[in-house]
Amino acid sequence: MSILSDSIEDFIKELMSEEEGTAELQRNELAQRFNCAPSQINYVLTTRFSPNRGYTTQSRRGGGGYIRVIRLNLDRRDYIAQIIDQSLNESINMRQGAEVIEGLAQTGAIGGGIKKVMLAAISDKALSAVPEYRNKLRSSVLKEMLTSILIREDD
Amino acid sequence: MSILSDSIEDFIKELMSEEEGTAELQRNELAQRFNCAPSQINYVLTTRFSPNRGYTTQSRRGGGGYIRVIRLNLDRRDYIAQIIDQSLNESINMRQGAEVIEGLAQTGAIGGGIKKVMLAAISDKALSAVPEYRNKLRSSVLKEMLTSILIREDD
DNA sequence: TTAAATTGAAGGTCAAAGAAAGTCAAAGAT
DNA sequence: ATCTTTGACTTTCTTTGACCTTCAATTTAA
Repeated sequence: MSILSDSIEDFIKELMSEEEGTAELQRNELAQRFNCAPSQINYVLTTRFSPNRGYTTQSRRGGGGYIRVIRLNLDRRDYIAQIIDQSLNESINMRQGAEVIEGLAQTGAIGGGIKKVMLAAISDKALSAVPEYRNKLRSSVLKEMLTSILIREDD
Repeated sequence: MSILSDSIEDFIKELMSEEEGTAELQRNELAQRFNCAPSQINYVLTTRFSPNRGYTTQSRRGGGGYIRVIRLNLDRRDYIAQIIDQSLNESINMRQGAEVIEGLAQTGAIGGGIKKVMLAAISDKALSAVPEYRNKLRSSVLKEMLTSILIREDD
C-alpha cells in the first residue's frame, strides 16, 4: 500500500532532519533504493517540495551531479512566504508586482539594493522578448527571487 | 564523489590566496597531482576562471612553460558596464549567466543577497513559462538588473 | 663561429564518451 | 477524475585522448 511518493517524501524529510534543513541526494541512487524510475524522484520533488510547501530545490547535472532540497526559512519572515503562496500563483502586472516589492521594502524584508534589482527584473523592458506571457513570467520571476531570499544564508 | 574539477578549482584558489591574486602553475605537474588528463586543467580554467567570472589567464608553451591565473581587479561600475555592453547583447544560457553573476560576486561588485536574487531571476525555473525564448529573456532580465545597479542613488 | 635545423618539452583544441539530472506524455491506480 | 508511476528522449556537465602549436635548448653545417 504505502504510496511510493509518500515513502520517498518521508525519506527525504528524514535526511533533512539529520542535517540542518537541507538534504543532498543523488537521483539515480535514490531511485534505486526505492526501486522506481528516476523521474519518480522529480515527481516527488515537484509535488511535495515546492515553494508553496516551504521548500525549494537546487541541482546540478553531469558527473558529480546532485539534487539539494532546502527547507525555507519560514519562521521569521512568513510575510514573504505568504506572498509566494497567495499572490504569485497567477500572472501579475507591473503595478501589482511593484506593490509587492514596495511592501517588502517598507517592512524591511528587503533592502534598497535588492529592491532595485527586483523591480528591474520584472520590468516590461526586461520581459520584452515575449509580450504575450509577460505577466505570467513576471510572477514566475518574482516568485523565484523571493524564494531565493528565504534560503538560509550560510549555504 | 568530490568532483575533480571542483577540487582543482579549490586548489588553484588556494594558491591564489597565498600569493596576491595570481597563481602560477604547470599544467602537466598539476594534472599529475590530480591524476587526470592535462586537458582537464584547461577545462577547469575555461569553466571556472573565465573573464566572466572575474579571472584571466596567461600562458607560455615550450620548455619552462607555465600558466598564470589572474584575478581581475576592476572598478565596479566599469566592470558592470563592460558586461552589459559585451556579454549581454546575445542570448545567454544559464551557465553563462551564472558565470557573469559569479564574477560580479567574486570581485565584490555585488553582495551575496543580490547574487542570490539574480541567480533566481534568470533561472530556468523562473523562465519556465516560455522555454523557447529562455536564453533571450535571460540576457534581457540580467541586463536590466545590472543596469539598475548602475543607476546612482545610494548603494 | 654562427645560423639554421632538430628535438623535446611545454601548453592548446576539439570531439567523443560518460555521468548525471530534466521533461513530457502515456499508462496505471484509487 | 485525479494522482502516481514509468520510460523514452533531452539537456547539461565532466573527463579523456588523440592530435596540433609554440618555444627553448641543442645539435649540425657552412
